[in-house]
Amino acid sequence: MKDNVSNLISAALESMSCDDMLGDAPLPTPQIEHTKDERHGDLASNIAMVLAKAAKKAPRDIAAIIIERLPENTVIERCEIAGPGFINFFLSQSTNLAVIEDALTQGATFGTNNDGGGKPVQVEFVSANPTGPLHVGHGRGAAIGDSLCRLLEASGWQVQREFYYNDAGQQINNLAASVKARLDDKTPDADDWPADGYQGEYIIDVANAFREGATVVAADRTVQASANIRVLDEIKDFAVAWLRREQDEDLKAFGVDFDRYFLESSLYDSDEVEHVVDVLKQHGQTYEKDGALWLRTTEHGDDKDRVMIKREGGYTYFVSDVAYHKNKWDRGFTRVINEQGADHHSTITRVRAGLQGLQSGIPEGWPEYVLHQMVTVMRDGSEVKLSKRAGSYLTLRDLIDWVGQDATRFFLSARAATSQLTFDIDLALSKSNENPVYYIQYAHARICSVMDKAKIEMPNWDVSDGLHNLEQLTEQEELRLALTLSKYSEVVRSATQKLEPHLIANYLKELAADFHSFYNAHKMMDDDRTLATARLALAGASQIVIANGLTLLGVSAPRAM
RNA sequence: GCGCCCAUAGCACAACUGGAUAGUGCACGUGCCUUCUAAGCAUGAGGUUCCAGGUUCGAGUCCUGGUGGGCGCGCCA
Repeated sequence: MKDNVSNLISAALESMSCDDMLGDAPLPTPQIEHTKDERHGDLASNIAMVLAKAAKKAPRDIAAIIIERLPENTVIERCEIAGPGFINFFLSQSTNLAVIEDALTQGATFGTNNDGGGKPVQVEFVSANPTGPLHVGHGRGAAIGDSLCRLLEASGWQVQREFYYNDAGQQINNLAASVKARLDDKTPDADDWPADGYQGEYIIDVANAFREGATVVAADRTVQASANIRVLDEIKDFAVAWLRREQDEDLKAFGVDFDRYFLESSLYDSDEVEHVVDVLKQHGQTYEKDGALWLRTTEHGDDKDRVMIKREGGYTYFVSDVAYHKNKWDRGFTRVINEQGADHHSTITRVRAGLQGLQSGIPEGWPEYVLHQMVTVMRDGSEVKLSKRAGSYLTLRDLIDWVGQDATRFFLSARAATSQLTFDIDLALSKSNENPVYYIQYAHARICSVMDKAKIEMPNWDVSDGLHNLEQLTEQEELRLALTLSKYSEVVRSATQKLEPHLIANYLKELAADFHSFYNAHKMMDDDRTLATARLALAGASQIVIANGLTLLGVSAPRAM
């Protein structure tokens, strides 16, 4: 719809340009926007004001000429010049209602596009360390990351979802030591409890299972506990597998599936970490100081150089991160998006610096990052502190069990990632009818209910019957709903380009509000059956758009509530 | 001290990346169920968009400097 009008304006501009009315500047692409106030028409353009300088004419005069030179068409009913020089477009009724047929015929694919052209994109998200259950912050990453993937898929990208496991390094040693301590019947208040040990109750569960010789099936491996409490490596393998299984189950309960789990340890096994260091050395990106090997990250925008190999040997964590991203690049992913918590933002410069130092043709801005700000959890009017080491904290699983998968996913992805998020447990629990997710789902359920009634009262009725009667839709609530429906495709495209899934949530709230207004103002099963079929077609289109939008957020569209 | 993010109605958030009279939900006031789901609708009140400058036809949006909050600044990950 926007494109149609944009093309018409461009044609008018070309005609003006031929008559040398617009100066030498190149013709701009007309900016078209939806109006906030319906008195301003359906669409508006600021093009006349943009051209004012180059054309050396008053914006309103330019606007008049543009309108005069618009090609013949059936899209625009009339135009007005308004304010400082806006051109307001009032579209024909058939143009505004065309979205109904589009939605009904395209169904689940309505709103999708092929901007991605089938190109591959890899999205890494969650990537929690296997040292404890997933908490609410991971949940936010999971909700945003998975919705990003769904958006990219809806825009024609071929998406791979990947989870990176830090199964090497000090935190894993702490985990093994913690389980070992529990096997030795120590408690966190003991004098010889491991420093930086994990104190949570779940460590006891791991220890008990290990002692009983349990078998754990995780995403890519099966580990049988040896029950030999003296062998730390076996405890480590078992504990990692145990916690990975826990995390996988929580993510499944959240509706999030990964295509690939990538293990940090595999980068050491394959010598990829070592190789990265060698290449950086060859390119003169490193130097030795204080017995350690440093990378010149300051040459790529960092505020200080970073150690790669510690004085007492061993790589620092970011070296394996660089190797991991080199691996992604070598797998052919020219586009990679990392969704992670903002508390890790300092790694961005470091990883990119390491990749640039490899001089292997990786673009400077690669990979892309989506950072989400912290989630604070309120319960009983005070903040619940999240600390893995301290033990008691609110897990993602707790949240799903309490408020449900739909509400949890919606809340965690409905806000801009750049904003901090307060998750109020009491509100989510005690007043669940205030949740916007119910408001949206209710609209969907209402439509389904009316559809069922229509089938009973009109035995041969099909939802597409009304497409022949759309001219019956003239009420304000009907037209506004249709207009909102017609914005959906643009919202999907915009949310994908900006990597902001919360725009979908905002849109769905608006759409649901327009539907509820329509529903209350007019009876769909009108005695005039011609009008009824037209309204049912409008409702059917709304049903499809609500369902498609909720799917992008990983939220269900129930047929009844 | 330095870097990144944020600041909009009492509360929680929008505002299509520079457009017209800044919107929505909750809470508050008043109405609407013998009619398709009242988890809904209608209507009213509520604002110096943190402050001070700047850029231009036009600024919640961009620039500079402040103020307040979050996160980071390790040879931890």
